[in-house]
Amino acid sequence: MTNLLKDRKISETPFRKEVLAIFTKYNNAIPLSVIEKELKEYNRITLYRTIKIFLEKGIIHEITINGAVSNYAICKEECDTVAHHHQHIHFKCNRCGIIFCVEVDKFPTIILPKYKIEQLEIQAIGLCENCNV
Amino acid sequence: MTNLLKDRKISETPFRKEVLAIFTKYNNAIPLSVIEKELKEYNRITLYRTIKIFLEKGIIHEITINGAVSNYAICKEECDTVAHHHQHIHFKCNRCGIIFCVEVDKFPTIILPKYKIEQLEIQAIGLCENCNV
DNA sequence: ATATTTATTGCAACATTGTTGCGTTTATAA
DNA sequence: TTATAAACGCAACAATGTTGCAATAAATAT
Ligand SMILES: [Mn+2]
Ligand SMILES: [Mn+2]
Ligand SMILES: [Zn+2]
Ligand SMILES: [Zn+2]
Repeated sequence: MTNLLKDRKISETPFRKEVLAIFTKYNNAIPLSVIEKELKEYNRITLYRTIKIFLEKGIIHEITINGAVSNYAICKEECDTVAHHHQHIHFKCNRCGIIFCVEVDKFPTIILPKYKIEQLEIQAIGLCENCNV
Repeated sequence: MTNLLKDRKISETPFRKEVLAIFTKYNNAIPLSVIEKELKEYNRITLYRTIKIFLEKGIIHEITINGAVSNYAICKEECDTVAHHHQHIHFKCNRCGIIFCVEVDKFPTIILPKYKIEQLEIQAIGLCENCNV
């Protein structure tokens, strides 16, 4: 794996590496509360700023599903400073509450006459692999 | 049009009627700030509680698109106290910023092996009818 | 119509979440 | 190693949302 921080031309600080390590450790999206629990000690403001710059630099993406707090996940695709380019869906499990980034074979296309669609974001809610027994 | 408040068995108060009137006046989704501007005078807490009960009773639905504040729109479909049942997509215009509920001919279906999808929420971002010149 | 019951409202107080300016510290580059 | 640029931590603030409770208004039953 390449160095995400150097790639995006932002300073490689101990705190940023720590937060990044948490993201890579999880293979699903996580809310701030999980990051806070994982960090032994941290500064709230620095954490906010870290999330913000990770979002701006295309290191992570934000997932907001109705009612739930924002979740964040590493960008696996080639997102950059300019934009995020995702072709996966966001799945929220009704039982365990976890939000997953799930790849699909054929990402749907929608055509709306008169509208110009530049980006599609698809959220699914139901039961995840683990909970769908 | 039937009486949404009586139908959902909640008290018909002047304030609720006023808020409901604002929702019906707009034919797109609106954030709290728009409601606040439309109301001559109001109590912040009562407004929050009104939005909350409207959501619970299936009178309005919430739309949260990444980055933007929550928007709310009247439920045109038969939503009830139990759940919302929408088959339309949520479109956010990059130029005017307005969020629209847009009906589509064929609402996409997604199949994820192992996952059980109970609900799909589709958000599109681009240029709306008015801005797509 | 009036009284009784039940639900809503408004206030105060608080909780959570996110932001900004600024001096200090740390990382990067010369 | 020094100079420069960026990140950090503190304090202070702003925005957003919640809760208990007494006053008030709406719905319901006389
Ligand atoms: Mn994702
Ligand atoms: Mn809608
Ligand atoms: Zn699950
Ligand atoms: Zn527009």
